[in-house]
Amino acid sequence: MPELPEVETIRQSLTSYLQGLTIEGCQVTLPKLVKNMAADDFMAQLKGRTIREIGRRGKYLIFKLSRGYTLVVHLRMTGQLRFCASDVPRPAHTHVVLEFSPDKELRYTDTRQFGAWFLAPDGEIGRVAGIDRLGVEPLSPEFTVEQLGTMLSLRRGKIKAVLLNQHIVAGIGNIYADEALFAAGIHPERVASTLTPRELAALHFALQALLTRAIELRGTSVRDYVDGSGLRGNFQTELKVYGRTDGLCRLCDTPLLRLVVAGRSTHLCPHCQI
DNA sequence: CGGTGCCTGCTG
DNA sequence: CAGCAGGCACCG
Repeated sequence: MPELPEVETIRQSLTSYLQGLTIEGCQVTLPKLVKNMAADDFMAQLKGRTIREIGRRGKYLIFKLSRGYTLVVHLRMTGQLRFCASDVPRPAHTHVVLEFSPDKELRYTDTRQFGAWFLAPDGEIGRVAGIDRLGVEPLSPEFTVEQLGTMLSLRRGKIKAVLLNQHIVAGIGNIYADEALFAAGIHPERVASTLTPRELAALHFALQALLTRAIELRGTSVRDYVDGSGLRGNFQTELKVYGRTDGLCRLCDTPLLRLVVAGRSTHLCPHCQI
């Protein structure tokens, strides 16, 4: 479900609720979500720990806990984290609950059950959760045109597949890949190593501008996405190609195209993107 | 690299 | 009823 802007919005909203709170209890009712230990051990380890701060890396949420442990959550397609009063009925597909005093809960719902939870000592969590192998953060100073050019010059795959590869740039998913390629005028099936310097600059600019704007608008809510208090985002109103199958290009009125690239539904303007 | 599986629910 | 869904790991 969520890509970098959505996970960042969830991080911000949860921070305001959870920072400094102590986990009074934990219930896991879908044990397979906990990837690196038995669910019973997970619940026992979490109880009594305080949430110091909440971070993000790519599409991963990172909860720094007291006494040297870190909790990592990946929402995959349909995971949601919502903080609310304990007496509000729990929605369907609630698989993990963290309890706080007085009478508040963090609920994890996940219709498709693809999510992933990890708990480990601070020094091990990166390797355990796979965060160590992520590529550059696209909104960090380390993400430069030169660096993007170097990475893409080594890739023989299609540019869309490369953008979706979390080991190269972290946090881009299907929506922002399609939108960035449209904004940069690049066809999603172009071989990554063949982009011109002008195209590299346009793609770098488009990625940073889109992700920044999408965070400002608190994410894109096409289907399931909501933030930590259940609020939808607003970036869907600014989508130029994603999900606009049968629509016309907003720049040139050409009918938009839908292809499958890298196994994913892909939206583009065949006139503007070459 | 492409193809498939993981799951459930919604849409046409 | 088939097809599709904002992700990712695994297979050959």
